[in-house]
Amino acid sequence: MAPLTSAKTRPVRLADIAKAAGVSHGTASNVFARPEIVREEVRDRVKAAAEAMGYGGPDPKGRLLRAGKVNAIGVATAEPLSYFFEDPFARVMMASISQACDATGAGISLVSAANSEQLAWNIQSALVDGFIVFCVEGGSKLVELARDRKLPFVALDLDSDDDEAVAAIGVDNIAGASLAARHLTELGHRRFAVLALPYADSGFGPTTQEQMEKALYSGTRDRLRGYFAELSRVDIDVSRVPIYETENNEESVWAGLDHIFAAAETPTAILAMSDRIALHALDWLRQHDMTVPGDVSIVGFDGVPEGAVSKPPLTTIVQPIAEMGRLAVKAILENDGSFSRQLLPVDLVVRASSGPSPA
Amino acid sequence: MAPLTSAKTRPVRLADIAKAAGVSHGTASNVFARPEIVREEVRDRVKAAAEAMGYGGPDPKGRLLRAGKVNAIGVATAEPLSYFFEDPFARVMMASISQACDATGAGISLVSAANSEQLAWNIQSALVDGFIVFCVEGGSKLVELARDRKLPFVALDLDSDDDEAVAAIGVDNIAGASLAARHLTELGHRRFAVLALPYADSGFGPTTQEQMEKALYSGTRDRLRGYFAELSRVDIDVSRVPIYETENNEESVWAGLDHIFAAAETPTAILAMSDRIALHALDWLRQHDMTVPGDVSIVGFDGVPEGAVSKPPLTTIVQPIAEMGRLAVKAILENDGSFSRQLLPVDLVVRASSGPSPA
DNA sequence: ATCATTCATTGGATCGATTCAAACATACAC
DNA sequence: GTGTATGTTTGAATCGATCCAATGAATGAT
Repeated sequence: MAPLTSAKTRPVRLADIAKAAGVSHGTASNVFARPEIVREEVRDRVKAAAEAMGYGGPDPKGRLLRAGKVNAIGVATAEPLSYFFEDPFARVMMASISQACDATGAGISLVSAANSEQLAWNIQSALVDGFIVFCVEGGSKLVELARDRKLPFVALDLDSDDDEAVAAIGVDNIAGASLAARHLTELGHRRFAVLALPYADSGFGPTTQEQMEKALYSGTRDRLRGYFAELSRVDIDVSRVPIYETENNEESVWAGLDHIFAAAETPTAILAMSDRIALHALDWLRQHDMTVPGDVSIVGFDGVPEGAVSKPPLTTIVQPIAEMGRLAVKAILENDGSFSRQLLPVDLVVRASSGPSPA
Repeated sequence: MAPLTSAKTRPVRLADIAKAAGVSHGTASNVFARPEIVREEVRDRVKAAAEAMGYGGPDPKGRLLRAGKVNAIGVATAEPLSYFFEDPFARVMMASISQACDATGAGISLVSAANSEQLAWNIQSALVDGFIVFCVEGGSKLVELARDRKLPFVALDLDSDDDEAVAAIGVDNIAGASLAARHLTELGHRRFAVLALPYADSGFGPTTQEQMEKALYSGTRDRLRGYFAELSRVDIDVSRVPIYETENNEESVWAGLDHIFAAAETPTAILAMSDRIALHALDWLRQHDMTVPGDVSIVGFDGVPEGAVSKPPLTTIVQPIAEMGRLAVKAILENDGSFSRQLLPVDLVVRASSGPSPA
């Protein structure tokens, strides 16, 4: 059946309704953008024409090109999109980023992709005024892509410090890790184990201090440095402290604890490089009938809200996540170029997952 | 640091590097879009020019206008942006929406605003191919704005059913509420109280069945209808069941319970129209030394993950949130026009917050 | 009657790319 | 030497708006 009317597509544009209303496109544009400067009679005529032709208002696509500013910032990660809503750390960070955006009226575009080919395209074609890059695994690739767009951008919690020219907001990992270790040594602990974040894209398993020093991700490396600096200070032989690299998920954390507690000498204190790791560890310990902090103490890192309500509540190093989000948005929107790297301080929050050494 | 390049603005465009490389802009475009069809020698020349001039690749702003498709869907709500990351229901929904988007390669733009003036502008200027509208308070305004864009859109959990022509995905609120009420009556409860969601933009406080029937938000109204249909069926005088309208936050829920438990006859069973309400109620009850389900049973609505780990775990009506998200994305992307309203079934999940009536 | 002032409207230029029919080479066959 | 096939490159047209200098019309002042 051949449709009588144009059943295909009929993209009504501003010029169409201008013609229909018998005015120039300039005037038609003004009706929508600055109604007050066009005579009422004309204004009504144009609006009527728009209504009649089913015109949905000026298409932002057109406006955008002229205006140049999208008024939205992109938040990018190499994880799947749902990471933003499921990962505890990401969620808190996003909440603070979105508050900062709300305050300035900017929108948020989520950018991500499973495979890195897709990611490249998504970053290259994202309609944003700047990027906030979540640097977890694969961070450096992401930073590179973002920089290639030549848009303002800042890296959050940068893991790969290969380039000093990258604007980044991070925390003082070394100081934070030291704080965690000192807290435990002050409680009398002498036998430690470290559950590490990934230090390279290499799966999980036991590792060594030497390996860690060559880490691709400086955050992981620095946290270990902080731990060991403090342990060494009180004469603990760090070469005997087991380090297990996890993938920040349940499987690898549990495997790590299986490994650690299979050894002849088992730890009384666990240093976990993230709260997520620590929370999974708590589950494993409960499962294996070990009490926390009776048998084993554990200190996390990040300060996610889940840590406050876990059983037991988690002693951890809290990052000023809200502050980081605020700063990141500010850096993008102001983009005065004066911004470089910024290292924020962290705090130790003592809850019930750490206690005196049983020994 | 003083920038070495021209300190003002230096918008390098495709045409610039085309000229620099001595080719037409058509060819230059091909170098980026379809490299395989341009001779290698030329390709390298253009790429070199781009590199030299600090060109960050074709600007999506320009491409967009020509291509027409943004490849992103907008998710809109009248709440502040952080709603997406903080509200439990929204988070689960967003996680499923983002999974569906990931699968198709579409991006997500978050659209929202505190004041409704800002909201209108944000919706009108959002660069998206369609909208998923979160209908909580102020839903109908939002739906209207979204529809005015003449883009594909679907309303989620639509509260105002004033317009049958709106594509919407919701759950069977009446059936779900009946299920909740029946569960409690079967446990022997006879004295009920209802903690309601907002039924209009009118603050919080005690209310009546008659008020509710005039509700602006049909979801609230239907849940009450479901509750009362079931209670009436077993000969409970619903006119004596207190109804307290909350704002789905701690303050109003606590005020509601203060009110309800100040009455001569106190309930043994509470019907909460959302899990959030129920979880706040759990806190209030614990604070007031009432045991759940010993003294009071409570049933929520939504099925957010927090309900599974609360103390005690929450008996609730779970919505097929993941399914709703998937359907919404599908509806936007396929946009075959065949889509109208869809009502999904809900399930009763019994956990520990409901038990036999103490009487 | 002339000039200055204000207000509304016009139409061309622009934003930064993509697309496509036509022009141009070059090679090969007859 | 003409004709055909193949592969590159060109340049004008297009996408949908906004901006702005110029124009026109109406009012008021001299």
